[in-house]
Amino acid sequence: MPELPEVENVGRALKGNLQGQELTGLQVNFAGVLGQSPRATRKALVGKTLTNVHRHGKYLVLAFGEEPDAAYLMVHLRMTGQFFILEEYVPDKHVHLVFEFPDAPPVYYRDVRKFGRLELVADAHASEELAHVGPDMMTVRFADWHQRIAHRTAPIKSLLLNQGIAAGLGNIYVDESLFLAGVHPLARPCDLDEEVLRDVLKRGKAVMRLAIDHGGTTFLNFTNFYGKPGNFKRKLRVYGRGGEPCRDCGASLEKIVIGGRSSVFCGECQGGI
DNA sequence: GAATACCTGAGC
DNA sequence: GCTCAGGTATTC
Repeated sequence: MPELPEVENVGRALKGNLQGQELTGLQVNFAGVLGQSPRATRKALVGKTLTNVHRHGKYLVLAFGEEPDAAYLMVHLRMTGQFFILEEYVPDKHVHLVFEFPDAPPVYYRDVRKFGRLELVADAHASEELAHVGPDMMTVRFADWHQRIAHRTAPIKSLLLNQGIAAGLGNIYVDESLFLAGVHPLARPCDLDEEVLRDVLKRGKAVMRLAIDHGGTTFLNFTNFYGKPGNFKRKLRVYGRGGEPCRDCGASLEKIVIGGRSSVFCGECQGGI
């Protein structure tokens, strides 16, 4: 499931492979992943050059052409969106879009569950969706983030998943961040010391930076990034390990549901609520 | 702030 | 044939 680190690597790969390339065609196999009609999408993008790729939280904005004729495609992979840009890639029934470039292999957009969306937006930063997305988790300053979260009474896990407060964390890295900070997922930010919250943000940034670096090595040719056991999976401390022993203290990891999300934590290391 | 819808495949 | 997984918008 793509969270900020995976989206960052997708963006880097798209930019690295395609910046400066002209989009000469767009094949649409399933229009439901587009925010606009295939015709409108083609009209806006085909014939323009990919000029830049920008990430905010889990969103990517692909910039085509130059102002004043620029067009922007905002991409959210949601659960299962993937891009492939491999010469020998053989598309299957889940490939919904094919972006064609004269001097590069086609780029395939694949999405098993069709949750992902690619939609035209007016500009790179001011789309309606991004308006209610908070600052990017990797670059937000502690003072800003602290001011947004410190008074809140909901479980800290839910607030870390809330993209309106800060954007980028998903279920995996939230559980990892809270474990690394030694904070119980049900703890309320209003009850936590400033220094504890500072550590939560610091650990969150650190675990995502580490994941970005790991993705970079397995992701060069876009293959096998999702679904296969990537390098980073071996580093996970709690996610997906309910009932297994804590790697730090050996206690059995607990699994509960918070805000409808499965949550794994160590009752010993992530002490009292 | 909780439940539901959106989807499909994996694993029972 | 059932449950689960999960990001987000929407609806209570």
